[in-house]
Amino acid sequence: MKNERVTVIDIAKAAGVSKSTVSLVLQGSPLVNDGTRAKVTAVMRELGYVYNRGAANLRQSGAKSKILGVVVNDLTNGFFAELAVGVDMVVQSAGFVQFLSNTSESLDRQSEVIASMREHGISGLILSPARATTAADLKPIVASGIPVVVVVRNVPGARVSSLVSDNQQGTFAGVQHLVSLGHRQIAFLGGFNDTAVFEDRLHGYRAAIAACGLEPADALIIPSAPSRAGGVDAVGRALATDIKPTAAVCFNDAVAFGVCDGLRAKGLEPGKDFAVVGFDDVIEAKTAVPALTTISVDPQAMGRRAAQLLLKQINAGKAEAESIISSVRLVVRSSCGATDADPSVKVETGL
Amino acid sequence: MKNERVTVIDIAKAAGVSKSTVSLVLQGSPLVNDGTRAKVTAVMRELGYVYNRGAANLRQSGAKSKILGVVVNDLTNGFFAELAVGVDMVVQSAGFVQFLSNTSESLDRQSEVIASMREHGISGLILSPARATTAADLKPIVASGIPVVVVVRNVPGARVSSLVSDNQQGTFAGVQHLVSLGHRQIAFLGGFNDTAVFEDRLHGYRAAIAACGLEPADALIIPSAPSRAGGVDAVGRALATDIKPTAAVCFNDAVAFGVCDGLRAKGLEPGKDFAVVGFDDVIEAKTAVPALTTISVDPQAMGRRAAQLLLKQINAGKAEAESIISSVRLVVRSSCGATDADPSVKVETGL
DNA sequence: GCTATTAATTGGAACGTTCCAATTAAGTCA
DNA sequence: TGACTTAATTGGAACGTTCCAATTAATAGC
Repeated sequence: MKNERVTVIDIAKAAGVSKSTVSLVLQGSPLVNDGTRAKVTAVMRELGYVYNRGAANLRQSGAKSKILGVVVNDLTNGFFAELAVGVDMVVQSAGFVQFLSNTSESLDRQSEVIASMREHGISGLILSPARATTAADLKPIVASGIPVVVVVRNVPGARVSSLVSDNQQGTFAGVQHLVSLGHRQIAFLGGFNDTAVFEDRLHGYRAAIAACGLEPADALIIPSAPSRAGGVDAVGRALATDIKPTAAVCFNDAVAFGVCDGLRAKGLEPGKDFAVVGFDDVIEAKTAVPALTTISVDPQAMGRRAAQLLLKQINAGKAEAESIISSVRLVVRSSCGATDADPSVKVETGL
Repeated sequence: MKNERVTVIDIAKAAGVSKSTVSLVLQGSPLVNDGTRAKVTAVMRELGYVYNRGAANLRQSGAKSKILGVVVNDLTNGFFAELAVGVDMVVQSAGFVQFLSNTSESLDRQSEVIASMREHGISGLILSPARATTAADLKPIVASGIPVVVVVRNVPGARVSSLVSDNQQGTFAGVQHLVSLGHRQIAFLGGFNDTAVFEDRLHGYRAAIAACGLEPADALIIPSAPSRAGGVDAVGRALATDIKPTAAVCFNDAVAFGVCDGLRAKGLEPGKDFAVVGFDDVIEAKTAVPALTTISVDPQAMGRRAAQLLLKQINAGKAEAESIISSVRLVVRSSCGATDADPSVKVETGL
């Protein structure tokens, strides 16, 4: 019956050794004779043995799986796909496998996937929280001692490590740059206004408006879904205001791409008729036309960093929660209309 | 010690019942008195009990986890993110959780993540294979009886269910449409030429070129990475040929977006100066400017269908491998230059 | 050949949970 | 009150693997 699970008992019988010897081979123990090891290994291959991690974890002292959970709030945003790719680069070489789950901004779904991951004994969790996630939502996993790293969106009050970008500095630098290009009516487009990331990025925008002596205008702050479609929507509304902005700092790159789409739909050329600055520096920012001026978070680097932080905690057994604010960089490309700007010139804004 | 695992023994002691009663409560058995059930449930909540799925699977007859593995070859392509979202819609309501892993086209990584998923006892697998995957690579999991559904890329000879789009019909219809708009020099851009999907889509392209009495030109078949950046590259090379194509059917939407980018970079306007047809109909196809004419696969619908097919097999215990060729539709929008085309008119090309 | 040491292998119990037969408790009826 | 039936709970063994002390095998030295 090919569907019956092959166990160490089956391997032991077929190889003419004890189950304990099979276990030693599985553990790569030096206590096994090479000939015996080769025989057992061959039998495992022949019989198609598949390790039962759940059984092993039961007996193994301090056992943990080689799985790291990664939970993101919106997988259709390329930023999170790239974040996951960055995580994979680091965890792979540490012998871990990433299991990625998407919550589509649902708190219920988030709880469900985290619970399922815990049932299976994940060694750690990287979480980009769904909207409205509070410290209370994270309390059970925190109490369990499983290392958690929160990325992108902070969860105030949660005793977990966090890695977020320097949102305020980023939008501050974006506005400053647009002002240096001569813009005076600058919009802030996109983002769900009930998230900490939105507040931070808006705060930096406002601070720069004030620091540059410009008149703040609430009509130029237009929230929308943080997606490409949301960007089309937001720029349409911005252009319908009496103020007539000539430039915008966008909540993220997806919104910025949508803003460029929305401008073209109105016969305007992004970069020439309207200056666009994004936030993230996803892969497509460089290849888009016009190439996107953006605040570079570099999602893959962020993923790598989050993974390193998590592995550090796993290896330390238990560590103090660390809060890291990842520096960001203004990357000047064509979309802001800096036609004589050298795209390779990068203005450092962080540490 | 808050990090010690809470077990059914601990719950039993704290609730003043036996471990068997705790187990019955966990199983939702009707054999337990309501008062006892409430007491045990309360103690579980207080002590933060987390089920040990690995232990349960050990004893439980025919036990399988509530996890479905989903393995994709390129998560940075929005198509796969949407596929995963579609899978989630279906598996969620069936009480399953999707664990998604990305192989970045690596066969080694693919084997590793599949092995890890099997260790943890997945109930089924949806796989978009990495390049060069053969039936031999799938033989072990097939032999184990775990239900597998291969999507997007077929693996000839593998005795698994598959769900692929009607690639030949799709590109055939795309070329026909461009011919009906008056184009005679039509390129085929993008895709890795060592994949079955590429062969199918190219075959449809060639068949339509022949059926419309056009002169085939190998110089107009330009493979590239199936990404946006690959599209920029491919259209650059197409425009550098002596033939000077006026239109292209693209391997997928990501390539098509890149082709539009590449046209703009050369001062050409997609839809007006050059007709572009994509393949997939990802979310962004509709909102892009120009809105993308494309062969609609609808990745979310595909994900839903794959999940339904997999759940059907799981619930049937064992089923015959099914091969489904999902019909595709030509969706005419602006990128092909059909300026008087009504975007809501959809030309049905499938069953 | 005998003794001591090292190498290799083994048997039994543990891990958390489930299952099932056995036991106990509760309710009903005469 | 006792007998019978139903409801509720329980104890022990099983599941696949690991760990560790015990046992066996092999080797070296005299």
